[in-house]
Amino acid sequence: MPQTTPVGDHPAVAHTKTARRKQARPSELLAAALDLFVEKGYAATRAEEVATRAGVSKGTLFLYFSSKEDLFKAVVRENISDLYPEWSTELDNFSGSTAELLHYCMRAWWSRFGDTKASGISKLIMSEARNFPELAAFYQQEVVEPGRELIRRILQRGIDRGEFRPMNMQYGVYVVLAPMMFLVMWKHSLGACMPMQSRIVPEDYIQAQINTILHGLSLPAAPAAAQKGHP
Amino acid sequence: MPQTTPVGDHPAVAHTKTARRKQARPSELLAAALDLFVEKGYAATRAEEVATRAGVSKGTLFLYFSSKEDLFKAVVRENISDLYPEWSTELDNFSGSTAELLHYCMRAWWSRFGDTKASGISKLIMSEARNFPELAAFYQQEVVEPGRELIRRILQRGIDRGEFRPMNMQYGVYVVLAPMMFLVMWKHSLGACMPMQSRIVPEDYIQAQINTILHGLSLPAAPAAAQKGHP
Amino acid sequence: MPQTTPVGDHPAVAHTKTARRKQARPSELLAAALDLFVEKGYAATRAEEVATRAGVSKGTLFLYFSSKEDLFKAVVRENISDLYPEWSTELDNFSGSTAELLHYCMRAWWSRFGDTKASGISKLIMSEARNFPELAAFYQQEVVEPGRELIRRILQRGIDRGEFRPMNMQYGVYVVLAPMMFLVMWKHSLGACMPMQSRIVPEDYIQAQINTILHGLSLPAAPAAAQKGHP
Amino acid sequence: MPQTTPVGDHPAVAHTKTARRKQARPSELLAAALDLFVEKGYAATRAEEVATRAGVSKGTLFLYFSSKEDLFKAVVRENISDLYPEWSTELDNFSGSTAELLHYCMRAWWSRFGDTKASGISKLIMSEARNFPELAAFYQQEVVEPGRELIRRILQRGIDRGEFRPMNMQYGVYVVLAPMMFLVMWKHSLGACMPMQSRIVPEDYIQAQINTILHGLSLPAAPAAAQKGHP
DNA sequence: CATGAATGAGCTTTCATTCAT
DNA sequence: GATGAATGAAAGCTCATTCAT
Repeated sequence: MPQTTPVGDHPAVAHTKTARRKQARPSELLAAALDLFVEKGYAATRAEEVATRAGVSKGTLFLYFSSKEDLFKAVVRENISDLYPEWSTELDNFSGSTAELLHYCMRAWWSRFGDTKASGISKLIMSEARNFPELAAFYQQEVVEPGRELIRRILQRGIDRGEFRPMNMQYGVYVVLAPMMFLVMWKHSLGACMPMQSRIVPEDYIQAQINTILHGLSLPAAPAAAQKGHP
Repeated sequence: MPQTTPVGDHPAVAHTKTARRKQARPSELLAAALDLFVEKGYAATRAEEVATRAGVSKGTLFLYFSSKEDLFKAVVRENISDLYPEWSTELDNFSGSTAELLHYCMRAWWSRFGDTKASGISKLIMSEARNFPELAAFYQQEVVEPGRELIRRILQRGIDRGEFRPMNMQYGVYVVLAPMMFLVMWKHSLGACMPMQSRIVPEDYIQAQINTILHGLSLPAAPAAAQKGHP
Repeated sequence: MPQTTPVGDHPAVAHTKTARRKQARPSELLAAALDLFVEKGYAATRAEEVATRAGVSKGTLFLYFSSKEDLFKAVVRENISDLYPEWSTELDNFSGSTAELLHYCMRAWWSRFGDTKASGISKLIMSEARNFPELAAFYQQEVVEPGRELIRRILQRGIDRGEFRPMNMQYGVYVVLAPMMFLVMWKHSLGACMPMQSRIVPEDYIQAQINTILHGLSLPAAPAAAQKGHP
Repeated sequence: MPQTTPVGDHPAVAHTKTARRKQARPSELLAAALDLFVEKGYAATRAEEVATRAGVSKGTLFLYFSSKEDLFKAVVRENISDLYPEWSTELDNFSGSTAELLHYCMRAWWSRFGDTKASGISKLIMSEARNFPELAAFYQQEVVEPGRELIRRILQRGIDRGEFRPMNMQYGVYVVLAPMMFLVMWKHSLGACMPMQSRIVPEDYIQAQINTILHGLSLPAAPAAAQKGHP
């Protein structure tokens, strides 16, 4: 391959104005849709408003997404599902203790997802799952199951390495999942209504949760004295 | 205990059947609305269905509540019952270990609240907080804050009695609160859409959470091994 | 029953203005719908226009008919299906020859149906059956089958009384049906485009058809001479 | 027979492939449009589907036809082929009885026209006549009138040869025309929606019609019995 | 007070048509 | 010429809200 072809940041770089616009459309629409879905919920978001915010007409939206549901699914894939491969790789490559891994993951999860508009989608699903069972099923399959699988792998790693006690995985997963999901729900609902001074600082919240998840709240029982005697 | 109760706990007692019905109307409407809002959410609940379920006509609903929004607010306000005095007394009188107290409270909370229509209100508020910030603030003040105070008392009891390690109370509270709220949210959203066999069994979920909250997931560190008779 | 109750032309005469309107609505809507369906076809008739022509708003139409399809079915029932019981009775009570009966029926069919706006519905169905299979099935069941049954009864009467030759009923029915349906189709399509002098005069058309149906176009063959030698 | 044909039967012959394609475009479009209009009717045919089936883009369609209506008219005009000269010759050369001629013509008409895509055009025109009166008039003049003339000639032949009884020609023609047109309409509408077992078998249908057209449904009157050897 | 008939703005989706490239 | 991205007017249907009775 002589004369190195210039590196296009997209396959087949768009040369004309319309072509460039055409390439940009889907992500412009997805961005607008994410904003509005998070802001107003699924049912209350009007297709036309998404289009308008993306700077196109109502009809154009349906040129790229065959229905509102399809648009929503694309938003989920773009903003959530796509994060999983990276997580999976990191899990495989992590070399520290599982306690460290868990800590790392929870903080990374917050910065890459929870602290992001994307987390509004999770809140949306929890809010509207009942009314849109198809969306719920899709989310369950596309997001929840893979997410639980990742957590399961972390816990299994801990058990396999003799770091964690054996446990019922089904519920062990929720020990990690529940506090994280609560944080997201809280942020997108009541969290916004709390007086400033009592707001949750996510990093501190996560720290507290992980401490507990690892060691519990209890003080070591009687034999703890033995520990104190060690160097 | 006859006669002791004052003739009417409401001003203007209802003497005739029709008069009593008139008085009952709003609460019949509120009851129907509660059911439907919890079942379908705010947007998906139709005014006419509320009226029908309450046994009145659509027009009558708007005689008592000026709008759907007004009805919703009334439902929420009406149903944020004050369970706290009872909890508070029980806390004071409990004589077992704090671990036992915590366990007891979490299971009681589930049976008295989580497993009840009332938990639907919490889900509703989390879902609609963005659209009804005053309601969220109201709920925050009337329910969340007192609830956090109760948990704080439990934790403090544990610390004071040397059962729990010292901790930052602000976040310690969420260690207990988050898993419980997650359970409620899950039950009213994705949980309702999952295949039966993968559903959460609340009792098992709570058991797993409390185990972790008390002891963490980690195995006792190296010296602990010594306790078990190792060299 | 003393004091004869005045004979209301509707059950439960409407006393108030709104009640009277409410009673009239369905038939006003059906009349408007019949007009428009016949004039423009099924697909091209807009629900709102039906409502407007009936003097109500779009929403009101859907108060009485749950969908456009439902409206159409009601139009069919009101204008076509409802005619069958009368036909059936007349068939049973007719006392003349079957040739006379057939003649009578064809002319009556024209005056009661073919010459009426209702016949436009038959044309509509033939035009749009392909695109609305549900409507086609409904019409087939509600109109075509009962209609074929009536014709079958006439022909069977003729055979049973020794007036008609035995025949394959399945196709015998079309001998009567086809010319009548053609007349209706023609009237609602090309018939309107013919120069005046060559327009079909339905009565003459029917006369010619019935002559043929009864006796054919052929002159009696050779033995006809025998006939000529009678009286 | 090389060279004999003039170099091009169209002005401006297409010499290159692209030029030839350009010339072919309109007819490719017309062919695709014919298929779709026949299959789905005017309203239900989408411009884009026509273009796609013709292998061009939506925009190109509108380059050749200024509107869907324009396209429709072109399709109809293009496909009203003139089969009459052939029929006319056959009529002149037929040597059998007129009953045989009629039978032959009806069956030939079915195989050459009714059973062909061309009959879809007739159905289309009957269906859309109201919306396109000029087309209807055009069809009336180009197809219907000549067709009626042919039938008239057959009937007249029968009368002239003493085979058919004298009749009013104007309506006699419809005796032949109506059943055939009905068959075509039926095939393209309700016939397509019926369960297989109750479908019309065209050959049987035609047989039954011709029997009736020639001899009627009635049994020969009383004297006819004498012929059969009865007392 | 209570009713329920009536309204009409609003929603998602379709598709003939235009026009910059 | 040819393309296909973009448009926007409809269409069927819903439902909170009004108001004459």
